[in-house]
Amino acid sequence: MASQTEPGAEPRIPLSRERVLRAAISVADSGGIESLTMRRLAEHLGAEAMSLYYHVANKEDVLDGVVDVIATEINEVVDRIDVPADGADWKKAVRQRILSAREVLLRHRWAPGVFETRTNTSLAVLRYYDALLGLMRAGGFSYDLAHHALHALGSRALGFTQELFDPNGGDGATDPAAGLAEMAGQLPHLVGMLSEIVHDDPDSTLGWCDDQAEFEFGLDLILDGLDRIREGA
Amino acid sequence: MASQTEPGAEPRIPLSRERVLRAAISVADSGGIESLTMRRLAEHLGAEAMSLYYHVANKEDVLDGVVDVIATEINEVVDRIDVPADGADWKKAVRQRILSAREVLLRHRWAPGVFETRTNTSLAVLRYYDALLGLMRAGGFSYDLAHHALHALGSRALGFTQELFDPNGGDGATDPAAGLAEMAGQLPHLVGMLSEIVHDDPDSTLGWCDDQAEFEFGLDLILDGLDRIREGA
DNA sequence: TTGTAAGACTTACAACGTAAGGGCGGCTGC
DNA sequence: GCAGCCGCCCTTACGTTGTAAGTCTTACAA
Repeated sequence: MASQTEPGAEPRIPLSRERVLRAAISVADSGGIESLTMRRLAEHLGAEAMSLYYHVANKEDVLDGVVDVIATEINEVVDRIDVPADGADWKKAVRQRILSAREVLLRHRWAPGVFETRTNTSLAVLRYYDALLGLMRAGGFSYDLAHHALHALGSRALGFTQELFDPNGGDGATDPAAGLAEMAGQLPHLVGMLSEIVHDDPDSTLGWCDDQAEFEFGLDLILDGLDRIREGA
Repeated sequence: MASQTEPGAEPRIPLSRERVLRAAISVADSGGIESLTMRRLAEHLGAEAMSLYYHVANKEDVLDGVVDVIATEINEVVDRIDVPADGADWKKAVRQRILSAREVLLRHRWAPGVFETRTNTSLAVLRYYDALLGLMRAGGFSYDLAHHALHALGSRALGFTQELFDPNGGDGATDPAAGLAEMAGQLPHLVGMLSEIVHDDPDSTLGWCDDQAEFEFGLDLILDGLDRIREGA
C-alpha cells in the first residue's frame, strides 16, 4: 500500500509561497478583499490556517506578495509592447503601457486599494516605474522633469484613480440622482451638471460616468502638459 | 447631598454623536487610524464601548461621520476665501481652495485613506465639490468640461494624492537609497534619477521629495491643461 | 532501523465589532 | 407625591480575526 492516508484522495500538492499568493488573489477576486482571511485562504488551499505561516511571515506579507505578483503580471503584459524606435514617441508608448496596466488591474478590482496601503514597495512595481522612466528619458526628459512627471501621474501611472464618488459602491437600491434632486438648493451646480449629463447621455457605460473615458481624459491632460514642458525646456 | 455618585467627581459630560466623532478624530490624530477601535474610543470618552452605539450606528458610521466633520472643517476654511469678482480668475481661486483643503488634511495624515474607503458620500464633501464646480462655471466651463475636470483632479481636488513611495512609511531604519543602490542593474533609470536628485538637493523637505512642491506641480499641470481646453472651446 | 528536520496540524489567546438585556435617573401624567 | 416610562449607559457574552506555542507526520539520510 502506498503511503497515502486515503487511497482515493488526491496526492496533496505541497504548499508554497507562490501557491499561497495565487490562492490569495483568487479568493479576493471572487469574494472581495475583505473576504481574504487567513482561515479562508487556508481552506481554499485544503490546509489549516497556521500551515500558511510556514510560507509567509504574516498577513501583511501576504498582501505585499499579492501586490508583487500582480505587478509582475503587469510587467509581463507591458514588456510585450515594443518600445518605439524614435524616442519622440514617448507619449504614445507611455500611454499604451499605462492603459495596459489598467487592463490588468480591472481584472482585480480590489487591488488598487491594496497597492495604496503597501509601504514596502515591491521590486516589480519599481521595475514598472523604471521602464516608464526609461521611455521618458528616451523622449528627452531631464531627470528632474521625469521625477515631477511620476509624481504628477501618481497612482495613475499604474492605471487607476481612486473614484471619490463610486456609483457602484452603494447597494444600488437607491438612485444617487434621486437623493441629489432633493438637495438641489444646497448643491445647485452639482445638480445642474448631473441633470445635463444624464440628459445628454441617458445610460453611460457605468452609472454616472464612463470610467475608462474619464481615466483617459485625465491621463492625456497630464501627458500633454508634460510634453509641452518638455518642448519648452 | 447632590445626586452625584462621587462628590469630588466631575459632573460627567453626556455623550453625543458630535462628541464621539470629535474624539475619534483625536484618537486617530494621536495614534493613527489603526489605533481607532470602539473600545479605545470609549475609553477616551470615559465611557464603555457599547455606550457609543446609542449615538452612532456602528464603526462604519463613525468613519462616515469623521469624514463629514473633516470635510465641514475644510468648508469652513475655504468659505473664508473670497471668490474673485472676475470669473476668469477661476484658476487662482480653485488652486487656492485646493491648497487650503490640503492644509486641513495635513493636520490629519490618516484622513485621506479614510476618505477613499467611504462609499456613502458625505454632504459636506458634496458641498465642497459643488463650490469648486461653481467657480469653474463662473470661469466659463461647460458642464461637460467641468465634469471631466473633477474626474481629472480626482482626490487631488480635496488636497491629497496617494504617495506610492512613502519614504516616511518605513521604520526609517533602512535608507531607501541604500537599498536601491545594490539593484542598480535592475533599475538603471530610477537609480540614475535618484542619485542626480539627491546630488542636486541633498536634503529636500521630506525624505526624497518635497511633497508640497510635487503636489503643486501636478495640480498646476492639470489646471493649466484645463484652462487651455476652456479657451479652445 | 533510526535520527532529523521540514512541513502540516492542534490548541489556545488576545483583541476586535457588536447583539442582547439590565438598571438607573429624570421626566411626565395623575 | 408617586407611578410609570423612556433616554442613556453599563454588563455580559458571542463569533471572528490574526497568530504564538507546541505536537504530530512524513521523507529521507545514515
